[in-house]
Amino acid sequence: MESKAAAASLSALGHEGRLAIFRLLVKAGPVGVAAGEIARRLAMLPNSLSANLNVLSHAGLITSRREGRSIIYCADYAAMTGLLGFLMEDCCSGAPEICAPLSDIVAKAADCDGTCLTELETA
Amino acid sequence: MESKAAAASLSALGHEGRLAIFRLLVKAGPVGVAAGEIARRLAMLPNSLSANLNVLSHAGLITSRREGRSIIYCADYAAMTGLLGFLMEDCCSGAPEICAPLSDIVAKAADCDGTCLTELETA
DNA sequence: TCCATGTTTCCAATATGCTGGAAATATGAG
DNA sequence: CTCATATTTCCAGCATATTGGAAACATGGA
Repeated sequence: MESKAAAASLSALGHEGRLAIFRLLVKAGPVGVAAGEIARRLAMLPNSLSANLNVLSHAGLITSRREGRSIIYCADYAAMTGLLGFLMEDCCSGAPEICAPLSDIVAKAADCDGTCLTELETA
Repeated sequence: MESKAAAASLSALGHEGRLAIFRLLVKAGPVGVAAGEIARRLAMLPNSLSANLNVLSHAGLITSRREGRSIIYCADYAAMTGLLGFLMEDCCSGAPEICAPLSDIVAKAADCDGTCLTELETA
């Protein structure tokens, strides 16, 4: 991932509402969530939600597909791992201190038992 | 890390110039880089650099200390790992597809040999 | 066809962010 | 004290983002 695209993705996520949307979609998995359902769960107006979904989509972070009258949105996992990889780049060569905690984080993520990444905030 | 702080950090990084600054500081490690040196390396005007450093500092992503006439800036590793942890939260319980690539990324980061995270962009 | 539902687009007001020039502050050297 | 260096602050102009209301579009059912 190049710097420009990474900045665009980070900018898209640098908005509390959009970050909430993205996290909701990541949690939802490949099944995705309909726009109306997102609006209901996050208490957003349909027009501003649509605008924010458009920003996330334009940044390549989410995808959409129509299902009947609803439009289902999904987190784009490749984009997310690409972004995380970009952020982690050059961290261990320059700063081993940052590398070790990251290893701990993903060591817990490695054994996907459904509860592995819930208490990371205290780390 | 709470959602508001995470959004603030992401917003701070969602600017090509600031992202370049932050990555430079991450690469530099705990030694840090003087403001003037950053301006020279990234070809930035001193006033806009100062403004961007202030944004990053206010978001908690970097720290500063004075050394003689220079002010040395450093990446805040705890903030960065906190942010990455926040982004990875809930990913594996909801979407195992995103968890596996992350494991790969940090598996390479785990053995800090200085070249472990250089070809992640192709992943 | 007509209607209800789901989503988007249009629009205008407001707010916030970015940029670059110039001046101001802080530190250290002579 | 005076000067050079390093960095920040001030300021104004410009651009972009955010918001909410209202209308428009798309889909499926009766």
